[in-house]
Amino acid sequence: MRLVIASCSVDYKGRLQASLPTAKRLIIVKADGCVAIHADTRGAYKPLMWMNAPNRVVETNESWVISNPKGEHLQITIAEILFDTSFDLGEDPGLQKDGVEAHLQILLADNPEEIEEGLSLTRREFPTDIGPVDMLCRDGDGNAVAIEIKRRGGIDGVEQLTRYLDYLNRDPKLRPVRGIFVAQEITPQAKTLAKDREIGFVEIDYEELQGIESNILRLF
Amino acid sequence: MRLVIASCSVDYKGRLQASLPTAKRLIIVKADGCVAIHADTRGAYKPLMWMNAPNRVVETNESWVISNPKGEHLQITIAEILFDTSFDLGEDPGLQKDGVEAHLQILLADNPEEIEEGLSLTRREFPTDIGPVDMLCRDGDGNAVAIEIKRRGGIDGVEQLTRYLDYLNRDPKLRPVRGIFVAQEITPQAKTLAKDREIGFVEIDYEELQGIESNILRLF
DNA sequence: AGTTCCATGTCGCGG
DNA sequence: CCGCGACGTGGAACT
Repeated sequence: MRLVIASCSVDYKGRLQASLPTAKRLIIVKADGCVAIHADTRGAYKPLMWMNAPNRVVETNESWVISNPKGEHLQITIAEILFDTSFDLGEDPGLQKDGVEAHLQILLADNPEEIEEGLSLTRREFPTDIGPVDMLCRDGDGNAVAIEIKRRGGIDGVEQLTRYLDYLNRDPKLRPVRGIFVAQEITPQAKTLAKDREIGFVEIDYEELQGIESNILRLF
Repeated sequence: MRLVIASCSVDYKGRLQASLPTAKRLIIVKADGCVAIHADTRGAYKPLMWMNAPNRVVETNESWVISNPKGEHLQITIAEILFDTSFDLGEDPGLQKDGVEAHLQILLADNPEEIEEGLSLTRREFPTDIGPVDMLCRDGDGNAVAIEIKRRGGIDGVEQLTRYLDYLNRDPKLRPVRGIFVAQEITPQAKTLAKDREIGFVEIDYEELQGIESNILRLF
């Protein structure tokens, strides 16, 4: 990884056009050739400008031209270099995440009864023309139930489930299909909308669900 | 801006939990106190972990604890510091952009016929209680047409336009109002949903539209 | 402060 | 490679 502090101006042309007047900034060039330009503000997350790998870097004395195969171009015009050093960081072992929707989905797929008594899983990520339904189940009466899972349940999630239900209920082999909206927390507006559309909703305690899962695993 | 190259492990607990085993990484601390941790891979854009301002940084010899008012915590445990320097970058003059939705809107407002033969603009950013409609037009028959413009057209855009149409069609002075979804690219799912709701859709070539605009300007 | 919506979103997964 | 949806989405504009 190469770190450069330089007074520079930058021009980007690609998905849009943008330019930065000359100022002191940090330029990061990573091992794979990707480039990011950071100012001292604008938050930790977002670079002022960037080019993701793969790309070609052509460096002359006073300007760097970075191009990628998609036809995007970044030109850095250097006025003055204040610092320029490279470091060998090696491969990063990567990070562990926990608590996202995907994991919640896996836990619920293993424990559909936590959503509703008598529920059994038919298929996870059941495909439709308008996208995959998180879980398709059968209830105790043998009727189809579509489940939409979110970490935080808002109106948009209810909208999404509504679309799936519209679609699924056109299939004579599935009909009637009702919906249950599942999330760790559901906003009051989402609950209201769900009630209005006769869609069920369940708030799931993630920690508790993990506990149930580990209890089950402990039995084996 | 402070740049630290260090062998460190990192733990985050907040919206989710995540951890990084010990490895050499770049730690950036910006003037406002926000922190980002970058590896030598993973692209130019995204840090491995970060904390946005505002936050408190408590630094001891071998560990940094960063907390924010929302109850998120980042702990950096330092094994070895290889480099640690601060730079004064000053305020950044900021950047100029061109080519985003706003500009596409301006071009289309000048050339509504590019969306549909016979279309004429009534008002841009037509206000409703649920937000402004990008363009309100009249078609060749004198009927109202609501236009939603996106750079990339997805289902959410169709959803948004649907809400506007529901609203506008309650107004007896406007009714009937139909909708056209306009974007540089529209996903197949969005097209399917639009068809299903009898909403029109048009894909617009931005470069071509710019060409038309400059041809018109050349006439004056 | 809360809400809504854009973004050069980026990222990851499945077809 | 494309399409789609999640994201610790972030960030800005507006109420």
